[in-house]
Amino acid sequence: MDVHSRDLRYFVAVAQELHFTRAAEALFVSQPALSKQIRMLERTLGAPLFERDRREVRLTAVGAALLPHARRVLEQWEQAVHAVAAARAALDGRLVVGMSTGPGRGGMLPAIRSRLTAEYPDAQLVLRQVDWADPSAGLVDGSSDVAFLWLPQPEARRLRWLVVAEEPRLVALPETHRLAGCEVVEFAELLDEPFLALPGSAGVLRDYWLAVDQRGGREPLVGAEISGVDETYEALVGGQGVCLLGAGNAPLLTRGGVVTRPVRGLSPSRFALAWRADDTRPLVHAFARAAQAAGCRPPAA
Amino acid sequence: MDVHSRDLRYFVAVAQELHFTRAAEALFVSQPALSKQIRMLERTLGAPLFERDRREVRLTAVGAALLPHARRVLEQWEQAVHAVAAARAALDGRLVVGMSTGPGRGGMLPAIRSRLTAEYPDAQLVLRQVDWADPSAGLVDGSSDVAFLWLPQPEARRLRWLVVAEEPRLVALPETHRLAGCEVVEFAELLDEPFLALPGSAGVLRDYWLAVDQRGGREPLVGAEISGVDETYEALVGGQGVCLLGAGNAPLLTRGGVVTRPVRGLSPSRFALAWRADDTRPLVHAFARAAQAAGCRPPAA
DNA sequence: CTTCCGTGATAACCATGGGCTATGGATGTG
DNA sequence: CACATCCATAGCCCATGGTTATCACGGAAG
Repeated sequence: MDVHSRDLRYFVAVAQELHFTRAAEALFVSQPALSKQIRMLERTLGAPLFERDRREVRLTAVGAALLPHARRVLEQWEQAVHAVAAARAALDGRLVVGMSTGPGRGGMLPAIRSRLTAEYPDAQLVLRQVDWADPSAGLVDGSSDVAFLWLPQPEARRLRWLVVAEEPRLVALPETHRLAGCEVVEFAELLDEPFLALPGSAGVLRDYWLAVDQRGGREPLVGAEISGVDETYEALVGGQGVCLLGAGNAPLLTRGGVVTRPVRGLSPSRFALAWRADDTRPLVHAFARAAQAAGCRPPAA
Repeated sequence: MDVHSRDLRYFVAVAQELHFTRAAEALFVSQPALSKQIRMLERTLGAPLFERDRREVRLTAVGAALLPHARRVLEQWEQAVHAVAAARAALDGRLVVGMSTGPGRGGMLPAIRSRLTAEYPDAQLVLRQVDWADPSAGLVDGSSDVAFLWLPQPEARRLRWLVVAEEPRLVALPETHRLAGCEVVEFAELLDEPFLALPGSAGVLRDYWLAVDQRGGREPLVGAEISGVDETYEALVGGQGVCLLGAGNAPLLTRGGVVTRPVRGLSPSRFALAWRADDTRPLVHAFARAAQAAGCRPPAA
């Protein structure tokens, strides 16, 4: 049985809004077009997905069963598109640089870029911000060729990396927080705080930023899941929780209303430049060499 | 960017056959239609997926990047369709019974069914054989309501179960195998054999049937991955490896050319009837009660 | 060299799908 | 009662995806 991904988008939009007219606006189509497509989808699936009352729209049991799957299919397809884009870029000698957070740190990227262009004058770098749901910043699914990411990595065996920076973990707090006044925070003070966590798909990296190994077996309290910098900022000022971050990322979050403080009792974090272990393309290795020349260091192991 | 799943099916078919005419036959469409759709897909992705020579068809780098993603998208959609089917069945008082292997064991299923119909005369059971890539036999993704499966389960916390049978693990061997003559096989004798393994997605269950905890840290040798009974039989007679199985499943594999032998040094396996922990539907619980009445036992824990 | 076969591409055609605007009917609200 | 809101329907139009017939090319055979 076939579908058009558009129909799934439509379905997800209506399921989110529970309102045809608003969903149609969000999708930039007319309301009748949306109604018709949803009906078509219901017909091919052989069951109604929504109960339309004059006054409200509700998901049926079948619709509720479909929703998470529809989201997953759309997400998978998005990844596929990214992978194709990366492969296409590689053909023209462009390298897709995935970033879970920007490398920053005083011109790390320009330093690498200038060294790389010395060797490959035609090389172009395509920068891509990757959702934190993918801890490998697109390396594993092929949507980037090299990536700036945080250690530890769930799929460590498939990757190689150089450590860009080893830096203490700070805690980010809303400035109204009871601990915002402290110069330094003890991690023990944070045990009962709700934390902002990476999505479950981040695996060990999620645990790392929740510092679960410093909690003596007690489950962390998760206030919200975050998959990007702006979400994190909003969640912080919204008081949904606090979160740890590498010192080098402090500038990303210290906008109005948020403060960052050193934390005592935590190991330092490691930020790395990584690529796929099985990637033999010269441009990738040239990038790694350029990074090493710019001061990145091979892992101790 | 949108796609029709049909286009992905077409792409995967051509990528497998590397031949437009044959792929078109397999897909039951005309060859021009297939050519046209592939061209359309290439146009929307902005890059050629195949290099067509007069004499042969090859995947381009972009095509190779797309292929695994396309497969995954199709697979996800298939799961979605199953989930919808299960939800639809539930509306009419039908219960989808997932089976990683058939329950067998002397009329276990009829015994449950007759007890269930005593309580719910209108209940109907829909049996569904589920690919071994999903160790939960469709419970986790919603495509079955109750399931016969093997313990241990990767997502154990999301499931509840009754133990249907606790039975020794046997080894299945091609009858030409050097150990086929033994009455009983020591597990130590099997350490250097290539094994047939469940797909990686089976998680701890894969490890369990490879008996990794009995190997003293040495990596098992995997001769092939199997995701169904027939594949397993073929792999056995093809000499790709040996495999462990629960005693109650021996009848499934002991066709010509394959023998099963008890193994000394392994804990017994546990076959269970499971359902989702958060499933509150009465019919599901009635099924579980019927199973218990038919002799299934709650787990010791 | 010519002929023929197998391959994928192209052309011409047709039914359907998916979009639009306009409108209808039901349900609350002033 | 008039009106606003909201989803469904009707009628229209063009792009899409399918068909059959045919072409263009390369290799194999006569």
